[in-house]
Amino acid sequence: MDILRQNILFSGLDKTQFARVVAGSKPIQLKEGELLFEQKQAANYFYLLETGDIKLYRLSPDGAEKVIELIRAGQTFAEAVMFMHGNIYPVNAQALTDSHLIRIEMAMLRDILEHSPQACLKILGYMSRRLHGLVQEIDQLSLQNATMRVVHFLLQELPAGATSPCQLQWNTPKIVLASRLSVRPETFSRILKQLTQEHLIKVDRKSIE
Amino acid sequence: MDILRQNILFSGLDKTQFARVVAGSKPIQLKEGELLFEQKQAANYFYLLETGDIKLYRLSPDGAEKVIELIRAGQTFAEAVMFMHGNIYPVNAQALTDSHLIRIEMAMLRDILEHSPQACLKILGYMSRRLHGLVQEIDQLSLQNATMRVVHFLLQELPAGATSPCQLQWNTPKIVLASRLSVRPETFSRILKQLTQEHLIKVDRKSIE
DNA sequence: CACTGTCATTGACTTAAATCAAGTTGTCAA
DNA sequence: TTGACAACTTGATTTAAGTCAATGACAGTG
Repeated sequence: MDILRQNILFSGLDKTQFARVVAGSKPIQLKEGELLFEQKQAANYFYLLETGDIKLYRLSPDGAEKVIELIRAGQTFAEAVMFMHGNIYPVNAQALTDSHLIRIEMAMLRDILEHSPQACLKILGYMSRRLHGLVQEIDQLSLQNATMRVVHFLLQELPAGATSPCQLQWNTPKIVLASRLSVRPETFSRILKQLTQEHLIKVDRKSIE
Repeated sequence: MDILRQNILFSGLDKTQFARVVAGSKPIQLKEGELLFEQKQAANYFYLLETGDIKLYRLSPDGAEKVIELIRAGQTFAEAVMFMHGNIYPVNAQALTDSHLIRIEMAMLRDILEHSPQACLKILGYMSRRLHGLVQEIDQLSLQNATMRVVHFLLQELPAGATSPCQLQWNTPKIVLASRLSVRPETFSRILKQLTQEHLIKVDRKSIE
């Protein structure tokens, strides 16, 4: 339950409150490719990902798929739904690899928050940061070309204190990364190639910078 | 102060709390074209727009401008900054027309929220909706073409109970709308023309559907 | 009124990225 | 080993939207 305790969402809670969260949560296993929930489905739970990878994506009317977010171990997702009226998931969630998650009851946490302004404010801070992140995302999409987006993404994926030559790894297929970046897989491939021969990176199922 | 009272942000406050907000707020006037605040500037206030129009936009390194949001009378903006650590504005705000606003102290509202879980939850709901809106925005940018975006935007601008043929008006220059939609003004013009002759709308500084 | 400047429209042209269509390469299973 | 399937790469072609440039339509000002 350490992973729960560390999560920002719960950082404002006291011991009793946190105990309630733990009591109301339940581990979930997903196999690769399994759907956790779907767009427009009624939402009663949100999730914390312990291990594995989840993608959140939306489908356009004609079936095209756009990955909104890639969830990594330690992240929560679908929490924002908790505070909305409609209470339906705005995205689909699918496991990219076998995954372990913790399922948390929205109603219960809501209840707790009603008695804990500190926790509320913490969450507000967290939401603001997400908001800001999305705004950045939007301006990347609209005023940056594909290459810039890829470079930016790579830089953002670097761990905090990274020295110049440094490795990144993905176990997710490139096609998912491409979708995350709103780029066709072919284009993504070409961009990586270009960056490679130009100078900046080397690729071998991972990139070096 | 009615306009304040109606705002969702304050709907969870009791009389005393609201009185504090009123006391800590201050009217502001802006002339057309005037800057209210800039990207990266320290943020101590957020705003409620009484009359006029404000655009929130970001600048890319090479000076290109992308309008993130158009603020209309009655809306608040920059409130999300209040809950972030950095406390700097992530966008620029400029008046499109002469505008009246109310300036509200972030610190003061924060203080109040610390004692009012109800108000916090209300705001959380509001922020969730914004979050969801941005997610929608992103998927429009990445899986819809320019025409679809324009149509979608027009539909969204319709007032709630609108019958088939109905009028919309803007006093903002088309160039701003185009930026909001991440489309060049020329393209925007062409799209409107196309929609007009195709069937769906008529234009005369306003559109009819 | 003519002169300026801003906004909008239109046409010709260019370009970045999508699409289409083969090929690779690698992995797993029979 | 072979075949089958998936992920990935590569090239050729198309296309939506951007760029550049000229023109038109007003609104405001001296």
